[in-house]
Amino acid sequence: MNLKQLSEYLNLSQTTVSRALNGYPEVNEDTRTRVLKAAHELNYRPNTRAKGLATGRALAIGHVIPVSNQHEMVNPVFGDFIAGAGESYAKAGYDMMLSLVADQDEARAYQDIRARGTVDGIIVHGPVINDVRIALLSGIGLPFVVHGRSTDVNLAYSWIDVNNRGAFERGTQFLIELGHRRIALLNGLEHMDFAFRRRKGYETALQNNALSIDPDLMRSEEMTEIYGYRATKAMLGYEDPPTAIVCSSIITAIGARRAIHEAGLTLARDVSIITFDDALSYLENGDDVPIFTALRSSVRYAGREAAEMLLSLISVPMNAPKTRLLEAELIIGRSTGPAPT
Amino acid sequence: MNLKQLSEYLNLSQTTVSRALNGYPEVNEDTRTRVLKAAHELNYRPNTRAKGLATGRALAIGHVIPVSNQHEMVNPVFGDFIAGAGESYAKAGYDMMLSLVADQDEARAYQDIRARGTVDGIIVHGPVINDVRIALLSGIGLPFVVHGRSTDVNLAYSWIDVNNRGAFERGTQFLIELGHRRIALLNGLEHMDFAFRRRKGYETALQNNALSIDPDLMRSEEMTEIYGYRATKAMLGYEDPPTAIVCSSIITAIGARRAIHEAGLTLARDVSIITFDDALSYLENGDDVPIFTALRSSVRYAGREAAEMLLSLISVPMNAPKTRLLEAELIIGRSTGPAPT
DNA sequence: CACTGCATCCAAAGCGCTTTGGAGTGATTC
DNA sequence: GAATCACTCCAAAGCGCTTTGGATGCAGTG
Repeated sequence: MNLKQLSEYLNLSQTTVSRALNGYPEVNEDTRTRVLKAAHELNYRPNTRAKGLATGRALAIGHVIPVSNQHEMVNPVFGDFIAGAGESYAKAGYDMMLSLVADQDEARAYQDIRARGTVDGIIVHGPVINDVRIALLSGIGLPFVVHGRSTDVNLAYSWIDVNNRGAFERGTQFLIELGHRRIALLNGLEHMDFAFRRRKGYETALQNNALSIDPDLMRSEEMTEIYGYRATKAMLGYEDPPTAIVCSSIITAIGARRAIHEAGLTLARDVSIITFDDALSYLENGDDVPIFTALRSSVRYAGREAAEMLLSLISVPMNAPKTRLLEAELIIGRSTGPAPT
Repeated sequence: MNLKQLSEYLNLSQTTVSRALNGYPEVNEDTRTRVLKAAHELNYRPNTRAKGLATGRALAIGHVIPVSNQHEMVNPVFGDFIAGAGESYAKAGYDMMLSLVADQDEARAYQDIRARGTVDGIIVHGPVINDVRIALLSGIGLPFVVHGRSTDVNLAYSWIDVNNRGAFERGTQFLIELGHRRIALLNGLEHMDFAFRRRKGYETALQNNALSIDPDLMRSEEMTEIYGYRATKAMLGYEDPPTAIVCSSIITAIGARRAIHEAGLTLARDVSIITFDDALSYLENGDDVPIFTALRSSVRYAGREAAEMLLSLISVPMNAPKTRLLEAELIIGRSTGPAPT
């Protein structure tokens, strides 16, 4: 069932049927209802490709996920972010397109996306420090919103981010106020912008309290469980081990907890953990009393907002870049306690 | 840069340029190389929508993720599955399209997808017992591959699945051979086909060994960490608590482990855990020695295979349905030991 | 009554590509 | 020397939609 068939069935021109369906004024209300009724009954759906060709709009948003060769893993927060974004797209009638792009040929990939015209805009995932994609996309002229920011990029661009620096400063400060002096940081990969900012926040808190920054207490890796376990195990073996750990991911925190248990130590009493918590749906941080004291910010919410930001950017093309900084809340759970004496 | 401009630049017809680019024989090799060179230099990419309109193929695959209202969470294995599928698509030049579909209006959603013509085929996620989508899609005539199977559906359809029943029978048998008699099952939601099969496998092993099936030892919920924790905590409070637990997800197993620790018990010595392990990239089950004894099958691999299955189904339309049953391997880790006496 | 203006409708062009049905050329065959 | 053939190339139609630029009919106006 296509437009032509539908219009023949209705004894109307394609023009009129098209206008009736798309809500244009130059069509009699009676005919419009007649058209809508027939379209519904005959289960007519306009062909997306044809519509896109004619209008120049794709009614789709692209999500580009960089996949590096060394660590080709999909970030665990990705699923929740997508779920959030998907809600917004569904409401607006947009499709969601995923591309996994090897990070060595990103430039080509974005050119491709643009030239092939499959999407009206894209969400940029996993920005790194001084991310070249931002200049690239600005040049290409394809609307985009970055999930996160990119330090050292001086262009104006749209982004939605969590206040990573503020959150980690606050979390570290919280531990310091509990009397901790040896505080470790299990960070994500620090060429990633979010991780870089988190370290800055951590360092700021230490400096504000005249505590020294010890490179032996700082790790930076892909945020897996096993990483949390290994790093914690190693550090607990130090002569002067940390009494508290700041984690960049709840998964890493789980690994850290495992190492603490295995060492025969007790969480909160012997070693405290504070972690960033993306509020992943399948890794809920406890219920009434959180398992981990955490800096929480829902990545699903961020996805929803990012999508809406992009859609509004697309609908009003010459709009100035939009930005949005989300604050993470500090929630007290059962993984922190005063420093052991 | 479109075909017309490119052909004018080359002083050739669009026909010839198109043929040169698409590898048709009726074009001189010299002109072909000339065309390819120019296309490369001028960064020409055919417009996907136009190409799709002309060929009737979308060069895209749809992934439909059911989102129920009660538990609107994205399955954590989804990210890895997608990553695997994405690899196959990228190689074949296909795009990947995601749709989140509320499960009450699935029928419409699939009709929509078909009529709008945005994809050439779809991957069906999260099949339930007697899943109506299979009949629906067969009727619609859109190629599809199911990730999993659907018990009670008598149509022939393409699927890729893990031998869930066999895996859980084997895992349970393994525990029985270690001397365990009180074995709990922390399953996923049992209207989901995979969970239903897993329970069957678990029950079969018990029956084969003349052990009774105790409903108090069987739980069925969304496979979160907190679920594993709560269920385990509750069961450890029984007069006759389980000495071993079979988990449907490593995340749930982590929750179970937390409850075991909290009860002052030791994993493997006091309580054993065996879990299904989808080999998620960010939840690696240890390294040389796995944390959990597990039934392992890479969901990422499944994604890659599912995608290839679908692509071959599309390229040879009248192909008979393909099926593929993956076996999970039993890997021995540090979470199981002989039953305490 | 001729004219204007509004409300409805339509034919046809165009979006960027593929593909059908030739057309032109030179070489080969008898 | 005419006929045949393989090799290259092209013009134009068509995919299913939107949108421009009218055409038509009818009420209102002076």
